[in-house]
Amino acid sequence: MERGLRADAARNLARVLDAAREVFAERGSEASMAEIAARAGVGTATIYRRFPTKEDLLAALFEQAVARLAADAGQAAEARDVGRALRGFMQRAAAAHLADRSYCDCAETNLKLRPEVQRHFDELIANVDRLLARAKEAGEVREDVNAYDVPILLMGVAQAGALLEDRVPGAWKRYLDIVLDGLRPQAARPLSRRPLTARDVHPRA
Amino acid sequence: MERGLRADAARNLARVLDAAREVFAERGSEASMAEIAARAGVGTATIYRRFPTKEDLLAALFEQAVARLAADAGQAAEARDVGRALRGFMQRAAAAHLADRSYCDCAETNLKLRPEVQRHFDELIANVDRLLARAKEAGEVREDVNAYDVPILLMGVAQAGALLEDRVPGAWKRYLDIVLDGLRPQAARPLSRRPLTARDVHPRA
DNA sequence: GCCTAAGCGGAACGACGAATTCGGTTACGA
DNA sequence: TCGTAACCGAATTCGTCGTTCCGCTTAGGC
Repeated sequence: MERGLRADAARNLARVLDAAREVFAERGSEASMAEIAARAGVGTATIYRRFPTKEDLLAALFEQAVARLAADAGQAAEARDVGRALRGFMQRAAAAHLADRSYCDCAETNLKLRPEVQRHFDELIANVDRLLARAKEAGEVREDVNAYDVPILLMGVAQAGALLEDRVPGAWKRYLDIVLDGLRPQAARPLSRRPLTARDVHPRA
Repeated sequence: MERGLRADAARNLARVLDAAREVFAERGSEASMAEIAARAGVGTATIYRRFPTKEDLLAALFEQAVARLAADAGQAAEARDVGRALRGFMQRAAAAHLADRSYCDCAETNLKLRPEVQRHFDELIANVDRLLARAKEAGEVREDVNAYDVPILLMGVAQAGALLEDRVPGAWKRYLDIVLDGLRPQAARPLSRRPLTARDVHPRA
């Protein structure tokens, strides 16, 4: 895990991270530190030794999640069939958002201000940008959307799907399909707002 | 307001409802009863005299919000230009969701189980159904979506837009445009999940 | 105008969760 | 093997929030 950590400390750190990932995924970011500690089989102070606040723990897991997305987008950008790759990426991403209730919670907070999170987010945007560029070339995606739109749309699909997930599991796929059709050029009408830029997304305060 | 209420009590009830609407809209359903009482200029116990729990107060306001949506959908269903009416309805609805942070909070809870809320929700669905039927006839909307999809899509757009609202006000319109294009027949691919039915939406527990 | 009961408000209660502290314990280096 | 420093978990502190209690106020019928 980390250099210079005593053997038992490293083991406990791994347990805490695993437990936190599970508990936050199930209960959202409001889950209590006590529940995480119980699931990890440690005391609460053990968590606070590695993560000064609950927010730091959330940030560590959120960073991992964004990094996974970025890596997946990187793979998709290289795939042969770019249309299929885009759909596949968005399906996996939406499914990941739904499987982790804390993801959307974190995206709403200013955890995204943290440099380590921003770094992975920029990587995600860069990879999605390559993916979209190829998809536009192939005539699969309208010209007036850009990479910044994709994470927003994914969050929307995930949050809409979450409303139904307990009663109609997988209903989110229906709504992702509608959004994907909205991204195709065939039905495109001019969008009423200008595209987002890095300045809009990178919070300067 | 209500029969048999003393004049001052009726006045306070109105103040409480107004204050609660404002505070919940600004702060979400997590806002404290104390803040609502302060804004209304009453004591906390005054709220509890009319609404036994915070949930009851939220339910009363949520019911009003759903009723407003239903009425607006009813108007839209009668309009001449049905495509324009559909877009207008969804724009107003999304804007309303964004202006009231507690709306999405409530939609995620089982407040929708309450009969008075369900009644207005059913009315909303019926009106949207009429609106969609006419829009399909006019070739403005694909055949494989139904009225149950609309509130879900609106929630998704609102929640996606909320992520940006402070930095890029109105960004949600861009995402609603994409969703509206996805609802048009020109780019439609077969949806991967069956349409929702009343059984899916009406929670039986 | 008076009487009475409904209405009022603020203080108090209990539960809960984040964060901190402390005394006992355990792993590593010499 | 032993000393020490790092580590652990339970108990505690502190603040917040929903809800209730109780003594005071006041509206409104007679």
